[in-house]
Amino acid sequence: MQLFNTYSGQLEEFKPIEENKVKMYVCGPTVYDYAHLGHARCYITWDVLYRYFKFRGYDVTYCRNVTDVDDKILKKAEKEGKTPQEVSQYWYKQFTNSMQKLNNLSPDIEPFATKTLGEMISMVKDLIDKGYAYESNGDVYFRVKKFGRYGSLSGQPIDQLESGARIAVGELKEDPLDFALWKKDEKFGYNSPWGVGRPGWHIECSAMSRKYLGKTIDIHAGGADLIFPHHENEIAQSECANGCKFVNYWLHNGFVTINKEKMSKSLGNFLTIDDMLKNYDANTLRLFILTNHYRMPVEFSDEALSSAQAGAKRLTNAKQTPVNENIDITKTPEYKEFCTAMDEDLNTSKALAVLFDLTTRANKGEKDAYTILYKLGTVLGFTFEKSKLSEEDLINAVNKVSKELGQDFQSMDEIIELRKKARSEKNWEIADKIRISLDEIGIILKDTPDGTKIDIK
RNA sequence: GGCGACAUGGCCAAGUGGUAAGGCAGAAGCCUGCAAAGCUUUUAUCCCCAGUUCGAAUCUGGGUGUCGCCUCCA
Repeated sequence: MQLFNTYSGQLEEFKPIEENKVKMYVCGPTVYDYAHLGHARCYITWDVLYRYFKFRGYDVTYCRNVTDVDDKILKKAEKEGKTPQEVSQYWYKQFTNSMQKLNNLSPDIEPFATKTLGEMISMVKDLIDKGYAYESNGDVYFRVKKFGRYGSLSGQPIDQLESGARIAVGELKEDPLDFALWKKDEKFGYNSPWGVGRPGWHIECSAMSRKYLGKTIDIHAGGADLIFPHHENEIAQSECANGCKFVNYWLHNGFVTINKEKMSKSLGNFLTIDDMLKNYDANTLRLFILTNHYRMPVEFSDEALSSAQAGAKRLTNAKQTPVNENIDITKTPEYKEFCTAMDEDLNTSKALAVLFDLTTRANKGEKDAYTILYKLGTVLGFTFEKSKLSEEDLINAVNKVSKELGQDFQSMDEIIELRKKARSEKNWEIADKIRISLDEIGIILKDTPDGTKIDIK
């Protein structure tokens, strides 16, 4: 399997540290606000990588942290008169909800920054002891210039970085490039050898990754905006503290753009996952995202989304037959084609072509096509379960038709029975009235050789 | 200023040297009482210029355009 390693800037053959085992860490969210489409893309991408590793028989440990101590959380807490814990817990719940709705698998480990403080403090202490960090009036900073490889992930020449770096008021750094490992914070802080304070963002991931996955891991992934400075700083901290390589493969996903601009909270041009899910289902969002290669930018537009919606419908409308568990799909040519695509740095676009081909063949009645489609589609996180009408919608629908036909129906079955009768009597007026009435509220009646089927728009 | 990415039909998108996957939309046909869904058929020479080559969307050089990172950000 080939993966594009940001560190080398090249495609590399993936070789796990331990045979058949993968340790992957994905930078998780800072929980203080709604997750948006950009987050959806990131976490869907790495969810697919996780699923694919499992599918190929790897023993994967997927760790995705939760940053629950951060400036923005504190600000929000102050503004709303809540404790930081209340804020982060609320938004963590929202985040988890969104992830579930997107059909993302839960990570194996989901550590909270505030529960890993001990590891962070000992790492910072270690860095001070080794001369890579220094305390300054209750803050602790990392000496960037002591780490010779600084800048090699982002490809930034260190002198260039220097010209752009600034010292904020109140910071007591030896060098403008130095970054904080620990910040004095007497209001919301925690006890430490340097007084009351809280950890810097970068050290959180270094500490959590080491605690839960070990000093050297296979994969560290996240959005491309984390390359600098976040991941650059993680490398500096971890490699200086641990004295060994931190990550073998650095993977980064591209952005979701809107009007050709990066979608982000700071620009305020974001669409939340929850809002998106009001208009489009999870399969649609996934198809929208997986049609593009994960490193390329994806431009949001309603046109693109409705195109994805139609495509997702085609997939899930495939003629379903009972999934045959006895089939060893690894022996099929589709499996090979699918894996060849996915092995090319997750060429999901190509992999999707395999799915669409299987869809056509399933519709033509080819035996086992649906079973293969179902299994490969699941690797990309698609769901094939038909969504059912809720009890409430059903009652509303029956009431609506009753009203419009001036007849008191007790159930949908009764309505369909009447329509069947009307059709057999060539009473097209009644038959069409029923269908149109239901169509108006998103319920579609399909007359198939096996009788009338109910579908949701 | 430094670093990096991208430019393929109406839209989205794969393709990294041998004559353009797939999805959406459109058109025609089949099926259907009419629909819906489905099936079949159908629409491109790849931003511009120059070069390398028997041969380039794919390699090289030069343009043009778009975007990202260099500050919190998935």
